[in-house]
Amino acid sequence: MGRSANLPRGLVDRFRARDGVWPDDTGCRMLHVDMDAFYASVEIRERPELESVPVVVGGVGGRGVVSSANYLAREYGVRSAMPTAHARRLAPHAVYLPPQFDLYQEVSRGVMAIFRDITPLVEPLSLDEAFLDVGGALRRLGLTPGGIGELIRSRVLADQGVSCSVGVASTKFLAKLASGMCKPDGMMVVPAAASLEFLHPLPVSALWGVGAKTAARLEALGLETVADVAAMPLPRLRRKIGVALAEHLYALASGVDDRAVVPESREKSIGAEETFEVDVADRALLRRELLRLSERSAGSLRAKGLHGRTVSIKVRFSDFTTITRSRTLPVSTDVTQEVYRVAAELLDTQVPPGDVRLIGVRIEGLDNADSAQQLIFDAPERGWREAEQAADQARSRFGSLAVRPASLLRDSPERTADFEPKPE
DNA sequence: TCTGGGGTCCTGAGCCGG
DNA sequence: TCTGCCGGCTCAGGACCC
Repeated sequence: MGRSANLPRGLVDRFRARDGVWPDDTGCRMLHVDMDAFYASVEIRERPELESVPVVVGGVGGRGVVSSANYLAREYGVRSAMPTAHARRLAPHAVYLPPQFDLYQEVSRGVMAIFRDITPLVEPLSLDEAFLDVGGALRRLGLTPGGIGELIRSRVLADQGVSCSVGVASTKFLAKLASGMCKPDGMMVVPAAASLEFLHPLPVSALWGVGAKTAARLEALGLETVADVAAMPLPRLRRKIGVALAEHLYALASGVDDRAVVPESREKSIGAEETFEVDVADRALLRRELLRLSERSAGSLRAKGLHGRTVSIKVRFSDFTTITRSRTLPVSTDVTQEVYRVAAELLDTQVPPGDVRLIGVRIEGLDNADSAQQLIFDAPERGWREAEQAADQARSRFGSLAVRPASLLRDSPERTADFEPKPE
């Protein structure tokens, strides 16, 4: 987490746990656990000979970016989200590995199981981090929140062979900040009574939701630290940056964050996108890619028992301008051919010609398959759904390449141009 | 340096119906 | 019948997070 790099050193030293000793953790029921350089750490666990070399995990193609870098690689300035080509110039001797998401998912499941063994109130944010509310577990375990943090750190290392950092605080936001500040392999406790003392010296970029653009806007208003945001009258802040953002940032800056840990969260959209190695202007190739992405997206819907109503496509041109176009269907669907039909229509009718760098498909307005409005019985899509469900089953038994749309079997763009799906 | 891929949330414009 | 207002919905774009 790059945000911690700019934070005042004194704070880190004051609140960091050291030699089994940490500040007063009374009332600190929120834990944020963040795995250290997760993908890189998993790769090193699999190949211990990489332990003492810089390791970078990310897209290894010409347009890839860094997903994760171990701390040895970071010493050379390598950061996540940096183009891999740039990383190679900074650390030419590092080991560069393509990501293995299945492996990281498996380790993540093991880590989350450890968390759930401690408390049922676990809210995963991604593969490598989660919030835990340990308020109900204190008595059962006979530990304070800091003790639970240390228990988690030792169990994750012993069971999964990777290290993590833990933030302990009275709110989610403070716990998350704390875990970022004690990385790697550390723990930090922010006493409830010291929340503002901890928070106010931080730069505005430490606030959740403040990226480069918003930080620049705030700085233009003379707001450089979290204390500056908390000191500005809320009505003025609302006028300057909009109601929702102002209220969100003002609350965080004032130490107010009453969000609870929510163990179950439903997805709101599912999609897939792809950046081409070389820009593509050929419409037939673009449609073919849309079919592939429609298959991936709708396949995820079916696997999760979901339907979606709005199909949107995203097109990024060579100059990096990006447009999205969407259409809402009268009834929700999980049928690849239906998603593809809308996506291709949007491409044909609403996207101007040009060199395309990235194309994507996303399905929004999700609903459970059983509660979603069903397609009418005689609709032509019904035949497609049955065919696709059979194909899904074949893929789960024989692998992802076992069954694919005919137009994806060959590299011939001419075929794609002629592709007009018809149910058997 | 030259910018991935998976998402979420917010804002504002336009349209429509009450 | 016309007009204004308001709320809900859809769509597009932008910012942000990991």
